[in-house]
Amino acid sequence: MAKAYHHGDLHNALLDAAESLVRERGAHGWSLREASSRLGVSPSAAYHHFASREMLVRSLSARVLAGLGRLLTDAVDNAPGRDADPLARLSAWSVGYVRWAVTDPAVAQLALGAPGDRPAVSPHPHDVLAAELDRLVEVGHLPARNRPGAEFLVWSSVHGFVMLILDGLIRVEDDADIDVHCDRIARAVLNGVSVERVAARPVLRSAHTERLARPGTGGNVKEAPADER
Amino acid sequence: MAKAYHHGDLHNALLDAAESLVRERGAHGWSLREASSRLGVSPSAAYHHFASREMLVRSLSARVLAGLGRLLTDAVDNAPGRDADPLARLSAWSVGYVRWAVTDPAVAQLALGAPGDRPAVSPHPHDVLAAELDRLVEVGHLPARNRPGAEFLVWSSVHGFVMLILDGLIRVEDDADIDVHCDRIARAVLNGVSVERVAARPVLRSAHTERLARPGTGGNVKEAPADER
DNA sequence: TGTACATCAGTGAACGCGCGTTCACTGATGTAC
DNA sequence: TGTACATCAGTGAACGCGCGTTCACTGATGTAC
Repeated sequence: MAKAYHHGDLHNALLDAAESLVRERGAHGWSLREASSRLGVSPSAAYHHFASREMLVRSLSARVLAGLGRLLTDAVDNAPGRDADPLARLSAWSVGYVRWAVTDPAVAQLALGAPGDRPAVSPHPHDVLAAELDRLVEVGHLPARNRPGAEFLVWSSVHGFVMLILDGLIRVEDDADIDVHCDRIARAVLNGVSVERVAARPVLRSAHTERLARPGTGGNVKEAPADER
Repeated sequence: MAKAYHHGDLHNALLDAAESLVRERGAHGWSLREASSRLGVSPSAAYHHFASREMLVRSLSARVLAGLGRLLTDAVDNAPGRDADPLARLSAWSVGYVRWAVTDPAVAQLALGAPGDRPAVSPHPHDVLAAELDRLVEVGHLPARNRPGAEFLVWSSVHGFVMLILDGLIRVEDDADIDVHCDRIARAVLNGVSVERVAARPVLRSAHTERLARPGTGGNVKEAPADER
């Protein structure tokens, strides 16, 4: 197998190599050639698995986001204090999201910032959060009338905190402060949403949700990248 | 002046050219050579004004952020309903921030995502927001004990909303929805913070604030870029 | 007001580089009969 | 079970490219006397 002419699973191997390179050199500091050569394979071999470098990036992004989705599912299910504290699970989602990003910043930046449509992501972090908000409605902790769109409030807050840190606009002395502040964000936002009265509810959609609604969009990674401009 | 050997203000002209290129080709899709040639100047001329391409990017980022700071100052001072509604100014800050970003997405992405330390930014969007929160404390609309760190809650929420849109993770049908949702964010967060009880207050600092505290850090754009890894 | 001279802000050629992608090809694998 | 053949997944050379940066240089400007 070591020197086999056919690699066996070059598709995933390329994703692995790219992920390592992102980790080592930053979200943008690597090339398709470098990933190939790290696997001992010619650069052109990659084109049997991805239509372009951009498609490799999108695939990697989707894979990483799905990993985050699993991580967050776990985090909410094992949230400390989840029996006594109705917001424990939501807080765990938030803390999980932020901790994931600061632990692996370059990969997070690539995953969250990849341009264009991603292949399917499952479980999607957005859906995990949405489910928690539904749960809060069931438990009676969030008025049903305020539920629509609430996920985008929480997601925005947590995501913004992450991005401000990753982009160096906020400095945090101690990593423990991140957890504390993040918990504060989650609770403040949810309490804020809970006390909302009336107000319009614009319909936002996550790109992921929209993707699901669109028929016939497979995650075909070998199609030419659409011109997004 | 047209064909003068000395350009006169190549420093600012380069920033202008870079800004236009960002607008036309995206935050990353341009080169120092292209900016120079657009001005009819040799690429090497740029090195009399910026130590490297990276320093040009940082300078541009600082300039754009300062522009945003001015825009936001204006926005809060002319917020509609500012006399009747105590949160009108805060909402105007938020809406201004988001609208600015979606109006000029590539430039916003460059300005917000530039790596490394920026030269001085004044007025800094962060400071404009902080002043509004101070004002809310004075007016009695925000308990003083909850004031510390509150700016990071608001900033995170709004910034996250922006980033989710710019990175295509949230889709918005109608631009008017952006304003509405953004207003919702600002109010929810502030109401959430207002009702907070106790809880720890981790000390966060914006990079900008930290920069001010550090002695002797001029905005010297001609020094070699520090190795940030 | 004139002149010598230092400094500033350009030029233009070159260096060295790695990149994404294409192409004609070939070795290995899987399948139908 | 054997064989013909299509298909799959590699190779390796090449294309065409623009990039950031350096260097020795020179024309223009400003200043001291």
